[in-house]
Amino acid sequence: MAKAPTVQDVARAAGVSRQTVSNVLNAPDIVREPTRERVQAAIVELGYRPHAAARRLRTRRSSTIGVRLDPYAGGISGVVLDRFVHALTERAGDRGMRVLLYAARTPGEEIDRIGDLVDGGEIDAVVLTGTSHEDTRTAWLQDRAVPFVAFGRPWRSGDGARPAHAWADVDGAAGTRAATRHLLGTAGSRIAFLGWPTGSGTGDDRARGWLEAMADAGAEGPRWHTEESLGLARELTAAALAEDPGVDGIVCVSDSLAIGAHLAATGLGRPELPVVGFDNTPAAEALGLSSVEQLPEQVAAGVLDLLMGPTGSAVVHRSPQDDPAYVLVEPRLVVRAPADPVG
Amino acid sequence: MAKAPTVQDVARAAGVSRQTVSNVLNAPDIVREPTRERVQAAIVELGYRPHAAARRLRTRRSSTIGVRLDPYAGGISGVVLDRFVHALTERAGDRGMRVLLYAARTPGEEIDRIGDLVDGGEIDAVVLTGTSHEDTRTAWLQDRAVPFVAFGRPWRSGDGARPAHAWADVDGAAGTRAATRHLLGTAGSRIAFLGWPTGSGTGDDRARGWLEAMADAGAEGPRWHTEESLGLARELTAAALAEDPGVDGIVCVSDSLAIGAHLAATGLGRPELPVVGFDNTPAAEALGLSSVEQLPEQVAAGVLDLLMGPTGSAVVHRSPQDDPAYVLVEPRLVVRAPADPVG
DNA sequence: GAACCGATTTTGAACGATCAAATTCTGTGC
DNA sequence: GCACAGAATTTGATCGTTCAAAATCGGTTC
Repeated sequence: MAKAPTVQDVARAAGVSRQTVSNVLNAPDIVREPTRERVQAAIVELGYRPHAAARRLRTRRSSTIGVRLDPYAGGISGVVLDRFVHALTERAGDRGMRVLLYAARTPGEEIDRIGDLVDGGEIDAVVLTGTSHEDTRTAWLQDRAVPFVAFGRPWRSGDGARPAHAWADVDGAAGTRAATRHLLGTAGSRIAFLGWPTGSGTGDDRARGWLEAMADAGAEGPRWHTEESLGLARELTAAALAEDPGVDGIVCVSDSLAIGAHLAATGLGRPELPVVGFDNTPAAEALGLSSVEQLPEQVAAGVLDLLMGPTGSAVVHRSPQDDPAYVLVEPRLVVRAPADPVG
Repeated sequence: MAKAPTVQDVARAAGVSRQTVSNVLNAPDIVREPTRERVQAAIVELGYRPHAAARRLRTRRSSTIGVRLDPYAGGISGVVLDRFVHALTERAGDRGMRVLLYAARTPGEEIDRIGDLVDGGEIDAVVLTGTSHEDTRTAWLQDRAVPFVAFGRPWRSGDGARPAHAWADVDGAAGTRAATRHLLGTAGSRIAFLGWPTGSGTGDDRARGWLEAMADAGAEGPRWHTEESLGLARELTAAALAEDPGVDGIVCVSDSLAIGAHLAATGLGRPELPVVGFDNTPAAEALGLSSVEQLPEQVAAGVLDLLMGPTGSAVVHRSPQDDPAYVLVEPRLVVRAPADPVG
């Protein structure tokens, strides 16, 4: 296996200088047609590939984005994060960018990691996942002027001391609003909401969609809360439905809770009670439950636009006084008829 | 923000030469104690971080491993792959390695991607996921002498023309064997197996564990097959159980099928019929089903050992005539009692 | 005290690309 | 035919690190 060819080799083969080869690669429009063709032929013939490290060293750009792969769902469910990272990798590749993973157990550790990677010139930007109230990471990144975009809204307590940062997220309220309207139009007016305990940004956002749709329609329905647990959801729903049999449908904050609710309804002899979940997981599909599907692919596209501009091929530094840019993706309601009941 | 310090700056601050600083970083043992301390102090004081690109350029090593993140489960289920990639990132980091993602829709495209990354000096090695019969990727990697390890066995058709490659995998047969023995010991002797259609390496491997355990015990039980679908599993199991009510327990090739089987049994008024799944997904946990848990963290550790040796901090090139090294991780049976029935 | 050896440290060169500035073309106007 | 402007191309320097070889240091030996 011969040594890999360099710009110099290509230049020699094409009878031009190093820099012209470089220009053909990076600014083709300033090279005259015949020259460009000769160089391109030489590139193909020699099988030349630019050496990334040399380019990085000279340009001080790594064309790489860092992402932390969550070990456990931290606000963003496993499948959603998976699809997001995959889409991000794919679209980043189309724009000449790479995605580098890093691991961290705590926000502090994550900051250390990012510091290493940024100072070492390994990444140009970061995509944060699972943002929370008073996130220490965002402040640090802003102070260090590291370009970043968060997947998830800044659930800030409205102090406004810090300038907002760029983010992309799924419009949870729009999802539950659509789900609620669907049930109002097809099942009846008494639609319940089964959510997480208040306080989580994501959960409250989804609850809001139900609230608004109910208010718009002048309808009323009970609101139940429980932890993210199929078993708990089942017990809670069974009790609540027994007490309040007039419920015509249930909008749930997640598929797990929806499955719990569905099992409870089935157990009470009401397998046809419409239940809508959130995330459109394979389990919901298998049981024939309707669900709100997030579209992480679109979030990924939004993240890249925020990071690189609508068409750019390099990370853009945005100044703090820029408008807080964001992208809010509207999810899609997947309507299904429940499979034949168990009991 | 001042320019980042270089080895030169550190050298000046510590009153030594560039190379000595480099030695402190890469071969501390050849530097005299007092000198080393002085240099280390200067590193800390200046907040020096080596510039990765420069190092890569000089050493021709990127200390980076490429991994393709599957969009959909291709033989390896989503959660398992997730945990695997996460563990890989974490352990690679401990060894001074990074994990770079790449996207590809087809094996051919994947080969192109890997070619770009390897020739560009962006990655030193590749971890393949979802290997299949007659995998075109492995041959290409071997020809190009790109170090790689597969997560998943080479399900080769025994031609032996190609030297085997390194791989790490979960011992599916051991998992179903344990599950079968558990049911034989606690439920009865007529244990059924619910698997995928024969022909998939993974599925056949898991079936083998059941077969062997049954043969060892001199027991007999029916063997059913269906696609990976909860709904199909439920229908099939319902029909089969109605016809063959003597079944004492069911070992399943996946959690989805196990849940289908459990729902079928519950529907027939036998909610307590022991069913064991595979993958230990949250759904199985929620329903209180026993399941075989893969340990992708151990697979990740095995992959790194195969790639870098038991303690090394750089990728080791192995020659084709080396023994085909592999790591087979024994999964763990998680025993649960089913939650109270639905019907 | 000179010669010598191994351990430690320093110096010069190189990795392969792009930037910035200098140079050479090309075509136009008079 | 000559000066000139803009386009196209080339040249020299540089990014920050490590390799390879040369130089220096410290301690023994005779």
